Amino acid sequence: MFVLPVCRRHSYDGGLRILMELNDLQQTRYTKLQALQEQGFEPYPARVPARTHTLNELREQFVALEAAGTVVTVMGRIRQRRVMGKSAFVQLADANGGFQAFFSKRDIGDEPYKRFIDASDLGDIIAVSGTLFVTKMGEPTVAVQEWTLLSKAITPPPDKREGQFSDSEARHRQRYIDLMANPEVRDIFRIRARLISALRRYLDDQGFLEVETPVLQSLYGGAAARPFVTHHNQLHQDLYLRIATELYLKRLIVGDMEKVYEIGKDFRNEGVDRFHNPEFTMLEVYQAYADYTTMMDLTEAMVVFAAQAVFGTLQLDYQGTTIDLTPPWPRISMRAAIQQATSIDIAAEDTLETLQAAIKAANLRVDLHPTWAKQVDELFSEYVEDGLVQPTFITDYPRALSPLAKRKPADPNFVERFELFMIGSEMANAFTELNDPFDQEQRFLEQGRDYAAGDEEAMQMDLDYLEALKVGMPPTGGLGVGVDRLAMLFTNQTTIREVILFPHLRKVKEAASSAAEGGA
RNA sequence: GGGCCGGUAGCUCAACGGUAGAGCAUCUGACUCUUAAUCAGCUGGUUGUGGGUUCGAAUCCCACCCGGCUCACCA
Repeated sequence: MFVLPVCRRHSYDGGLRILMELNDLQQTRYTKLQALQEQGFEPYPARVPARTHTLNELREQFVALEAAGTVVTVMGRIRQRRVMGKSAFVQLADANGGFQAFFSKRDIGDEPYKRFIDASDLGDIIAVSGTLFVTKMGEPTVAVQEWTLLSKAITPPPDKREGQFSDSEARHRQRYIDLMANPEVRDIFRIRARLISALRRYLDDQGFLEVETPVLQSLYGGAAARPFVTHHNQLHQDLYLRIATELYLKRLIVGDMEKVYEIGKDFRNEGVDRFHNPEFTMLEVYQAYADYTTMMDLTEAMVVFAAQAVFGTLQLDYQGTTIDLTPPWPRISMRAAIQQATSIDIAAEDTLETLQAAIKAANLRVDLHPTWAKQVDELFSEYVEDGLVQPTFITDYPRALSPLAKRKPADPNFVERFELFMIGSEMANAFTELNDPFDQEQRFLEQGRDYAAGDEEAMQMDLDYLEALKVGMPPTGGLGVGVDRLAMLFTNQTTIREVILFPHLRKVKEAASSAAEGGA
């Protein structure tokens, strides 16, 4: 038994509702709400009756609860309502499941029954108490003895049938309706949460320390990207939203923390497509006394751990293709990968002129770029990347593309770096971190020349970071993982928007202003 | 930024130059074992916005807004 306090509440009128225009359907529900208030019932009560079970627990424990005649109290949203005169069946839904409730006039009394029929609507959130039984059609059901409105829904749900809310713009702008109407969307974010939890657990178990570094930075760095700019009023100072956590995490390595990681948002002021959202979740990991081969092993083991933890298998279905995560994953140098795909040997064609001549001779259709390194990158993107569906490490990148990575001892034009590719997309990026402050200074200067030449993504000189390196950073392996992209693989989604709860969308303009702009 | 496709009732969609419709939801009525309940009846629209062409525009044209795919940019 539960009794909810009833309060006589203020009127909603008096100009307070001026901003919330109600359409016909909403007005109908608002009228019902007012009728309830007039009868002394609170449509948005402060107190909730004690919930004895979730709807899934009701299903799991049904036999015992029914046999014992236990009175249960459950709550949920009304998803379906079938009224047949003096009785009604109602389908309730909560976070993880659904259950049927049976209202009969004889059981709950004339007045509460009439109140339910008159005042409740699809989408309302209610609590019901009663015992359990099985209907003639075999459906486990609560025989309601009492019911209480917990929250009146003014806006009707899209459609009582699942999956009928499919307009992708509406789904992302009104994610709350999407989550309510499309249970598989909830599943996507459950899997995403379990994935992130597994990554964290793996790193914690390996002795890494989770840390937090600044999002607001006076100097951005750690990646090739354009930043978002913001401003601190009191300090009269422009600040950047971070594009990477790298340079701060390596300062911690200098500080002898040895094994650290951070999971957080990075922000890049760039185009938006199915693999890029302006803000995205990045995992970065740094380990002292290690190099990029250590990070390759770690990446492989961590993703394998996550797949086992989330799915219990290493074979993931992605858009009809089985992605096999069974280690070891192939490790191919960028030189070999390009040679295999185009028969051009970038080690032999080691100047821009000879490389472009080779491209011309091979009749390859790629854009021409101003530097050798960018031309190599272009070749790779155009002829190799899309084909990397199964997990593959591509190793050893041109130096100029990687100003924070250590040179390969045998060939100073290449650095000790790898990227992990799956489903045709970059998933992770790692290198043997450059800890030589003098070489790092040279690389920053090199970037500065690129910036002056018009490369807006070139890195800025970071003198404070150089100061840190002068204190001495141990040999270190560093790794960055695109968590959203990994989530795309784990949830079998083709766009990053589907694995981000509130992906970036343009602001909806007022009709009047858009008309004014249109006419201007 | 370019190309292509789209925006019509609360939701999902028709109508493609001649009165803007259906299913579900809503509303009214019937119904005490339904489960996409059923039956009967009634509602519901500035067709994204603003112009233009036309006797007549959701439909054709132009501009703009929002979205999707794609290319480019970009890791």
